Amino acid sequence: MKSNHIYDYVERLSELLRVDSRQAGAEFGLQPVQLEVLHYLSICNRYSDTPMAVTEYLGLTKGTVSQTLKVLEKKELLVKQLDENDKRIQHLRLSADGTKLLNETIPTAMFVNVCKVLPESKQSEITSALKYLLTTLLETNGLKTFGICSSCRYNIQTEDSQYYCGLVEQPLSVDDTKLICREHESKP
Amino acid sequence: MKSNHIYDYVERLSELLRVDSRQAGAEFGLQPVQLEVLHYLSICNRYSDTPMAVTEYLGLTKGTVSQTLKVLEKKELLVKQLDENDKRIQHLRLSADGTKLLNETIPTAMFVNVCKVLPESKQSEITSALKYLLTTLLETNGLKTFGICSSCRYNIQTEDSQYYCGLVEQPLSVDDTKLICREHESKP
DNA sequence: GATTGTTTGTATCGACTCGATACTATTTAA
DNA sequence: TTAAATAGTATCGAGTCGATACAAACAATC
Repeated sequence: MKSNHIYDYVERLSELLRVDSRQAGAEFGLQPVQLEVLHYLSICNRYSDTPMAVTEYLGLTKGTVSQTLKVLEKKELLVKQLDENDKRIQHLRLSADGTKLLNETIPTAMFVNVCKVLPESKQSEITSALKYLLTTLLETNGLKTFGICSSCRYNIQTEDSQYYCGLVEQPLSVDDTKLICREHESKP
Repeated sequence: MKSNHIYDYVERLSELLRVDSRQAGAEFGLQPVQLEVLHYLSICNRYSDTPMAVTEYLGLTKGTVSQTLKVLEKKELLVKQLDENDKRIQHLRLSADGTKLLNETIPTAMFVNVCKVLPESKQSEITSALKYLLTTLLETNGLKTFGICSSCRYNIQTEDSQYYCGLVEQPLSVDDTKLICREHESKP
């Protein structure tokens, strides 16, 4: 039994986040997972706002996700919209209420508090360590990265310095490239 | 809506840990929380191995913890033992099976893999960033630290360089001081 | 075009989590 | 000695989650 401090700290942080997240959601009658879904929908691009993408991102089964989405739709926190080209696909969009709720709850109180106290330099130090850990974790274990377009191998810049995705073969706006994508693959 | 990258990364790590932990436990018919309880019991000291301490550590209600413990006891992964002085208190101890199971499952595969790849220097860099974040998080939000004795204000060294806890007024072995305690308070 | 297989999403069931509430037993304080 | 606090258990209901089965739309092949 080798002790693994990285594991220990991540587990502890995770436990604290769960508690905080449960409390944050409780005000609105939401469970931690439901908040996570809303959060994901607020940062994913238009090719990744489907139930299947949520399923992959959260590592649940599509049945479980389907139920969660039903609850969120009934609470009018998100809207479903059929894809024009592929009628199997539902696009999920946060409603105004959903966005408002999200802004009030995420990041949770604990993390807001901690960032008030931490000096900028410490914050960026921690951020880059976390980023490095996460990236390595995903790569080492062969998991989807769900990164943003600007770091993706499919993302190219055309002559007129516009962004373009070589996978879906569509132009991208600057805002587009800041959102996460289920097809993301790191640059080699 | 201010973006908070520290929150984002911790949330993501937390989601990945949940998935990995669920898979690790599934082999033995255990839920993530149940593994967390076993893990806690393997690193806490003899003043912190009670249901109430588990309750505080995991941030659940005592009712919930009581049920979880019942399951683990039925599976013979832990044993309960009445306190000699205070008959309300149950001490929880991992059984041999429990320890074995824990060693096989924690740290989970993902973290074992990542540590094989990361160079020592990177590991300690990440570890110290995580530690700093966790400590600040706990302090800022007025939460119990559950630290180890050697970093506790109650821990003193007697003339003959033995460790001694000023709170419970008991001597401590060297091994004792490496375990986490529910009464832990950071040195000023 | 019909057939087969794949993908997306839903529906249902059972095991389990978790909080809330109510309860017992023991210890401590007044 | 009585009242309050503390440790723990029991029970209930809402919700998570995986497994399974299913329908609908798309894709590939003949």
